[in-house]
Amino acid sequence: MTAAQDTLDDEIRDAPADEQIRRSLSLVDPRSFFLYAGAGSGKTRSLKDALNSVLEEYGEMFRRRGRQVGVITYTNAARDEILRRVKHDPVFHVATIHSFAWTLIEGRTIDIRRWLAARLPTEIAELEEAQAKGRASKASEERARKIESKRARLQDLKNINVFTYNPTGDNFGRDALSHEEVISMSSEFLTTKPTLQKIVLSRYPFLLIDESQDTLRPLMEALLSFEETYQGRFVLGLFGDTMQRIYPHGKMDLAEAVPERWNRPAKVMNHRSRERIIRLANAIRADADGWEQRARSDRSGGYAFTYILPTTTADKPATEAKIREDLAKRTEDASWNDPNAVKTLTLEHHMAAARLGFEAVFNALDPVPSYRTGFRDGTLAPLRLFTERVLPLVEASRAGDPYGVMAVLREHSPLMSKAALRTAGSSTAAGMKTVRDATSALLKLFDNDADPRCGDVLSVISGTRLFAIPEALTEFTHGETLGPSSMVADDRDQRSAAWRAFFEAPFSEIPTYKEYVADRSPYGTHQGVKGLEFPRVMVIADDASMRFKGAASYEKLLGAKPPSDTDKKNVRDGKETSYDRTRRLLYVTCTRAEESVALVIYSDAPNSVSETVQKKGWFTAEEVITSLD
DNA sequence: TGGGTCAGTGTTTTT
DNA sequence: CACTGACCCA
Repeated sequence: MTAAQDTLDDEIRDAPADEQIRRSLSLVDPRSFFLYAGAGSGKTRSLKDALNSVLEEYGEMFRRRGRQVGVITYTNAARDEILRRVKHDPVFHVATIHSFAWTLIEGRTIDIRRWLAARLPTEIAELEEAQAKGRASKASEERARKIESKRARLQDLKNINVFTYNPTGDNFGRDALSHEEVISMSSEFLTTKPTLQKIVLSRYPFLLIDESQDTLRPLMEALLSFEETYQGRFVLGLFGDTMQRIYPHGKMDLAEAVPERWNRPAKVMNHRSRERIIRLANAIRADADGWEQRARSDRSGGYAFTYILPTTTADKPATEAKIREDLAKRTEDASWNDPNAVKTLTLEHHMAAARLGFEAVFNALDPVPSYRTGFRDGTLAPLRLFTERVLPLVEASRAGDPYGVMAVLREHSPLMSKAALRTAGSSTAAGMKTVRDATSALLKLFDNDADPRCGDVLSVISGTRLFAIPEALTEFTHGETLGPSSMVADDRDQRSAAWRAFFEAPFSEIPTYKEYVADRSPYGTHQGVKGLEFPRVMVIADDASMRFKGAASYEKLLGAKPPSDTDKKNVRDGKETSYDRTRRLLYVTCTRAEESVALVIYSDAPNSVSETVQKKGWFTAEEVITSLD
């Protein structure tokens, strides 16, 4: 047998699974299916192939009758990727879970109103009960506010003609629905409203769900029940991997909930990773469901190492730099020396912030609940003054690009408006001098590679009016005091404190922050990299610096800490344990790697961890490194 | 004042 | 899920 023949065998080994999916997607003999496929098995390719086969078979007819293939993804990134692969053909309705759920209920004003009218009183009653039991705290203030807002919403219900779905926290109007409401409502309507069912049935004869293990439980259950009702007239196709369920809201034991009559195609190949990495993934998975993947014959080799260090390690980022150097030698891959060529995965954003170097900005703004979403996706309006105006200006100037500087000014500076240029002096030339002076005053802060504080930057801008000052920041630019801090730490005070802390942060944190939120940094969270792949992956397991302890515990999974009472109780009750959750996270992260993977563990009991990972057969003695000398 | 109890707090993603 | 801290009672 030749190598070329082996590779060909690998290519076609899982062809029967794709063929079974193709046959399932039939209007003559429709069969729902659940695809068993682990990491790197080409799930997205199977999905794309399935879509193309539907296009070939039914494309013309679907278009004529206004039918579509529904494809539900979990993230926007996944939706974009699928749209790209099917060339945006409108016969496919590709949408995130939330957006798809919204299309089911959008415009059904009367139903929505009735649903809210039935639900709001219950919610209010529950909140009042909690309020009666609870004590004075941030939570009770929040509850009081919620009760008030829900009452007002209930009162206003009859006046709302159009409900909207844009929960932006800040200006959450009475006509706006929350994420949770949209999901609950669409799930309920889908199971109880025959008219909606008829519409879905005739519009989406085939509904495919990517990452079905993470699809929100209510919607998943509604779809399963819908499929049960209309079996033989509708195909529900689930793509996913139960081992890669990383959100608590996904349906537990999805595989067991799938009826016997469904097709269950299975893929065993992993086309992404080298053999050593797949062997690690199989070993991690052994304690869960024992499902095993196979490497391609042309993907042998690869590296897996674990660095087990004490929790007390002083400078973790520096230690990790040393680890990268060490890995460059061990794997004979110099790219490990280049931090940008390595993807480092942390569990929480603040760990990435600390390593990338925007901790001051992060610690200032992330704690404010109403800012958090905008802060994390880079759309927080006041911050855009720094990321979208000042930063491009400074960068263009540093690059010696006067046209770039002008472009930023022309687009964003109010001093460049026709009106401003006229009134600044008798001539346009005088107006332009104002702009030049304002610009150099700002750029002067950055002379000789200086690193001003964000507050200094704001002062100069407010003095020169080079850019408009965002509403939220104006109170800090007039030199007026905010009055005595009130007894209750209200939202306003929290925001003020947040901005004050932000003003102390060095401006040099702005570019790294911007890079991170644009997903262009070498760091990511465990959750954010689902479905992605990288040549070199470094996984950081650091329980001690985790803020949300319940999310995972590497110390417990790796035998450095005994199970808690809750763990024992969960095992007794057959419920999910922190071991299960941590194992799945570890599986998801390690399987992102194509060539080599390094698991960096900070532990209180390094010796126990070292023993555990070898005993479990995850790493050999040579692959366990406990000191960097 | 010490011990026991329980509410509150924190994390990820979604328009 | 694990921990903190407020509160109650002895």
